[in-house]
Amino acid sequence: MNIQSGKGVRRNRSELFAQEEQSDSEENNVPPVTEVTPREEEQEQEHEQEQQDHRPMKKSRHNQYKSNRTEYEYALPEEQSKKSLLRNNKSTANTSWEVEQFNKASQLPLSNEDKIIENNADDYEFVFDETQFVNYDDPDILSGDEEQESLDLTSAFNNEIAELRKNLPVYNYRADFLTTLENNQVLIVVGETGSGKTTQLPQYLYEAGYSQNNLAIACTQPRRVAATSIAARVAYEMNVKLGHEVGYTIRFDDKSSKDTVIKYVTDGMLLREFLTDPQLSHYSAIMIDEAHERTISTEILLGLLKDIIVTRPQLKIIIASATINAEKFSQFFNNAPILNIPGRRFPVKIHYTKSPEANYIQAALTTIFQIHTTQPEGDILVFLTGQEEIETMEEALQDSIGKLGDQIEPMLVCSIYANMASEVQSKIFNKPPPGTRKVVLATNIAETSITIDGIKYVVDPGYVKQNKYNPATSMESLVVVPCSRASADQRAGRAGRVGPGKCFRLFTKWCFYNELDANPTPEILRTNLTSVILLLLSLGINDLLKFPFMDPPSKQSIIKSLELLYALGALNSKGKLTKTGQKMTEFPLDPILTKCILMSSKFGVTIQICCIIAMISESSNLFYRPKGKAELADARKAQLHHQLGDHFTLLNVWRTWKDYGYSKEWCRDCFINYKTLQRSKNVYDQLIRLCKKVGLIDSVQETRGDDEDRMIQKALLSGFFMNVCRLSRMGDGYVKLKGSTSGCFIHPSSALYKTKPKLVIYYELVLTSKEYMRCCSIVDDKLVREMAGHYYASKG
DNA sequence: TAGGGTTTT
Repeated sequence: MNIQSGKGVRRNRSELFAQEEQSDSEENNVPPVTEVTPREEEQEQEHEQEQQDHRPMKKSRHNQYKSNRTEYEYALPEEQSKKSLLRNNKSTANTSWEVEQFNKASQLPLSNEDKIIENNADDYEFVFDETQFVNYDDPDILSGDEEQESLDLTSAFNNEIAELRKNLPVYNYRADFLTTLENNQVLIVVGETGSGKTTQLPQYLYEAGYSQNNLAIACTQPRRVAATSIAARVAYEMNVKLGHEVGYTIRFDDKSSKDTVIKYVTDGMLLREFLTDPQLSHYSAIMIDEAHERTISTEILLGLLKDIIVTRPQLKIIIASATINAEKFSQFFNNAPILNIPGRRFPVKIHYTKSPEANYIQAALTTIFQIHTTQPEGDILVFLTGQEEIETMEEALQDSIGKLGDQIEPMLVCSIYANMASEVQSKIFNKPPPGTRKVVLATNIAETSITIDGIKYVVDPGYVKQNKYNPATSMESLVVVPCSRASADQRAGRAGRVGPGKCFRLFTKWCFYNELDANPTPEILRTNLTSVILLLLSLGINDLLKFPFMDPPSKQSIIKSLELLYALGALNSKGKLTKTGQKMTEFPLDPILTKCILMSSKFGVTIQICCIIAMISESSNLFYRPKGKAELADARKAQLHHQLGDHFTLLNVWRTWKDYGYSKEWCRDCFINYKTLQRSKNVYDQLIRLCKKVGLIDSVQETRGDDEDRMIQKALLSGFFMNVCRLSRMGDGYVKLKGSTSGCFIHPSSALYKTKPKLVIYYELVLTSKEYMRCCSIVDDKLVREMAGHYYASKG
């Protein structure tokens, strides 16, 4: 979301504030509404939807086992009893992934049998530089000390599970971990993939008594699916029912209770917990997992934790990170000790090109065929930057395959990117027919979020499409940049999951070490900070420039956000939170969107605005356009267009979907992403609950007057008053009413693309091939004067 | 004439 808040805001301060104080006092007159808890069935439904979200992946894997092979084939004979133990457990639905990890891990001693013959690698010499052996594990440490003291595992443990747990690399470090933590408040753990840290460390803490006195142990994850599946695994290991002693809390799904002593949460969720319990007094230990990913929530959590460890000397903090930035975390926490735990992964050989490749698409294409014609079986994963590139590559591949015909073994090409219909997505998890090699073309989604079985070869051009927010122009830009070394290593690691693998980097070794950044730019330096700043202010952190950020965002970025919050009435002239601001923190939304909702009750369109807002942040991947059916998809979409623009189109989509009984088939017919709509429905339900809570509405009865459209326009303008553009007198470009003068254009996906109305409001400004306004609707001068006069009264 | 990936009591 992009906002322009310039000097004019300051000049209009008194006027704006007067208006806001008035509305605040009006809000005070609203009788308090008791908090509405969601009905059981709603929760059920939400959970059902959540399960469905995971289903394609899980389901296809189950099918795989049924149709092609059993898990036993992976295992050593002596491991079979353990497998059957895992397999027969029906109490947790989410264990299959974990079971697989265990099977693969225990298969490790076999890895020599799969060793790729060196001669094959020599065939590459004319293309690739000398290979560099990258060892992801350390055999010396792994073979370690077998004479561990026997641990007193509690009686509830099944011996076989205890055995499996002891076989994890992390087990050898159990004593070290607990002792170091006893003597230090903060501990950095470097645990590579397959070390078992995420499932084991919280259990060690529990066994060591950290959950006594009604306290709990929390472990954060950046992704929802990780929180749920790991919690299920740990509940299983501890032989308890998920949601009792071991649970998880993610948005729209809470499987935890008073008895929960080990809780897996998304990092964003733990951040929200600060609002109700600023000392996190319920926890004795907090583990921040995957800290190296530096998500914005993790970043803020780290700063807040650094604060509260001073007042809570008993609280223990564990930061789990990848090798590459462990030192930085240690320094951040006053040189906290670092504990290294080796992982258990298969080795991956890295090949570099001898000279830089001018056309990486062409180079990737060539490499795919070289692998296919010279290397033993195993699927190929290719990292590309986006949908367009993937489609181009798929076409080129199919073309070549067609031309080569019988001259090569069969090859199956499939693609994956986030904005792809889920039916088509699941294709990538299917096992190809015998003798056929699968080639998966993927975006970054395959780097961390999804795991595809059977990958032995990775082709990495070394690029990524990255989003960057510019606070000065309040514009996002989406540009292709070289990826980081950490990212490249993560991609390479994807080849070493089922056996030893190979990674072909389409850049030189020199480039890797000299031109790539060590780490990706942390999210906090690339995003609009308005929501985060509102959150920090609501936690009483007023001196934002002194907040301990690991990488402090620019002063300008913070000031821009403060100005915007002031313009929205969330802050008063002294920089303190107003009642409006306090209400805004209740909503998990950008403050501009919350402002629209808060004002909507004045115009009697709260329900409508909640629909629009619930969909708007997902609106860029609501519709999809499959190659070959693009025109049909456009035509179907056009039927849902509203003449007033995209906000109204979203409302149209919502209402039509509802009329069709929230049908999945209808979505498919209209080329609409069903999962996106489901997510929006969850958000909508949450927003309605919150609206009731803060007293904006008392029923979900939608009132639809003759002037509904105009009321919606007013509510939207009350939040987006700074995002108004006028059609320029020459050409088809638009210019902001106030602020930057450079021209921008209506995005081709907009309902208004051909109409080109005189005045529009937009949701966001994105720089891709041009400066595009995304999600636009028509407004008129009268509306702008009425709703945004305070902002446009002065020259800007 | 076209959107990398996450996520929020």
